[in-house]
Amino acid sequence: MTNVDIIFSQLLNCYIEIEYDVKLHATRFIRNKENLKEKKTCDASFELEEYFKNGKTDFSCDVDLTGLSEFTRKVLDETRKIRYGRTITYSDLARNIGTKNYRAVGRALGNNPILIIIPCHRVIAKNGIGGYSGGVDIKARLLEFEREAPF
DNA sequence: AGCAGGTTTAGCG
DNA sequence: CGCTAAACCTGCT
Repeated sequence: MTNVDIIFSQLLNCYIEIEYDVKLHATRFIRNKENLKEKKTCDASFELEEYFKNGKTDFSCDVDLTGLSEFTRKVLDETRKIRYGRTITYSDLARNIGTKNYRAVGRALGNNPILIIIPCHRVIAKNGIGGYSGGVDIKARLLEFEREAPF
């Protein structure tokens, strides 16, 4: 059975929905919705809250990546290693996992079901910010937050 | 098979 | 500089 938590992020001014059972399945942004009821039961919810509140740098929750291709999992794995406040380009990430294919990397990241916890917002283009499945404005916010947060 | 993608780089004005 | 165009490889029809 799968459960759904909901937390509110002041920074992003939107709710975040967290889907999980024993492992974490997905996180989604919910924009333009007022007055949702927050519900925090799983670790990921508390960790996310800590992230927004105190700049928590790493997440311990177990993520479920079944259903994704091996290549995609490799990309997401590598993405998880990017430390708080750091960024890397699509092509560098590609090189780290032993391929030249930066476009495929972008494609794989677009498939990331678990935003923020798998920090695909830290992967940027060489000349510019690149894209983000949750919306580039959110990506920009997150990057700025990690760069300037006074923790 | 074909096509588009969260890119990149070179080449030209 | 800014724009266009071709190339890289993966995953969805």
